[in-house]
Amino acid sequence: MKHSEVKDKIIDTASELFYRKGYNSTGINEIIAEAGIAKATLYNHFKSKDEICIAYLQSMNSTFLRDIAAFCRGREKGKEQILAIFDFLQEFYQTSVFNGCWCIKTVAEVPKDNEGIRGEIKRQKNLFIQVIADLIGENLGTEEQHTSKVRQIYLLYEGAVSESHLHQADWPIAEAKRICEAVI
Amino acid sequence: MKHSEVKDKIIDTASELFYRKGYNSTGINEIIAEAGIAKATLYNHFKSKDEICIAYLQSMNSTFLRDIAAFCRGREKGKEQILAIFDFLQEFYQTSVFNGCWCIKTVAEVPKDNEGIRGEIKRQKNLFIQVIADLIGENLGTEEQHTSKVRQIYLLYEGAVSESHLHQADWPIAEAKRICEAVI
DNA sequence: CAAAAAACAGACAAGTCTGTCTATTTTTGA
DNA sequence: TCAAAAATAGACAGACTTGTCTGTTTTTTG
Repeated sequence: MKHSEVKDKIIDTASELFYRKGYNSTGINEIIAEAGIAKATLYNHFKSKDEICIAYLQSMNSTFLRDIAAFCRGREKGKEQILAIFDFLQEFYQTSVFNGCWCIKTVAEVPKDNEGIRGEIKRQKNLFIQVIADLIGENLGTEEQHTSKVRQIYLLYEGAVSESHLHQADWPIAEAKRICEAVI
Repeated sequence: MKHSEVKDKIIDTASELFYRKGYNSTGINEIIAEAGIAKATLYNHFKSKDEICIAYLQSMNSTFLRDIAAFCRGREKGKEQILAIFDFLQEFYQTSVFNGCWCIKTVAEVPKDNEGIRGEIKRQKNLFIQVIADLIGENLGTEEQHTSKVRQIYLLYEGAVSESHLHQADWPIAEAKRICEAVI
């Protein structure tokens, strides 16, 4: 395999396994077997399993932020673009890969003192909040103070992700969207 | 130690460790060391670690449901009793033991096919939804159809738990309460 | 084309884990 | 009181884990 492809292959394979099976339940040996590479190769690209975890989180997050922003901006201007984040979630929920929030899942699995991973997760959540803030600013005007609204929508989205996953039902997404309509 | 006390001691010790450190990060050896009992004693009371996990979840949940119901019913009748669930959460958040939702944490750690643990968690969430439904029925009248309202408040509560834990801040609790006021 | 870099397979260290078992002592209850 | 039950300590099996290291082969690049 070409050198430039190997790192991406590792991240893609690890991401699929971490997200589906969990971080601690996925071993290094499983990653290399699935990716079809040697163990020394993996440790040539990453110093530790934790480092792969951070690459996994970043990979998931950058895809997510790009996709949800594009999805919402594809809707007509105004409140529709904000409500669209729940339609995006509904579509994600329908796919076979949906398995809840990778951040919440990972936070639950790593010790409290793991600042590398926990810091990355906080950073991601703040980036997502910023994406919502941008959507609000573009569609509801920038004059007002929207901090509270942004946080509320963020809260609704996150609750909908967790609960639709836990109950394996999509009513949390529908209810979150309904509350969001009332909020904005 | 008396026979009748041993089982409770195991559950209490395991609960504290599971909730604080996580299920997979807490070993059997740690539980027995902390509880001051022999390994064979533990396996005399529980068939497996998973069985201790279920006892842990049940212990946490029964305490929680009892306390939150009592807390809310201590408030004056009406909407106050419903909003009180967020005050209850705020008080819980302030304590040093708060560490997010034990159900969400545990779900993230056990494989998808573990039906014993995952079934117990679903059961608990439905019991909590029923507690909210009772509060709504008592304080907003039973005539109307409150299914949607109950689910919305549940969603807000769960979101507030997760996000206050993740961000280590209490704004998610305050925002959830504000949305709840608008909903009811 | 040759040298450097990175791939490969896989053994190995050192540690973790759950659960079983033996053998002895303490507690309990009829 | 005395037998049954349950406690004790701790060795052990067997299977996992991450990460290192050796030695060989392939790929890349100046």
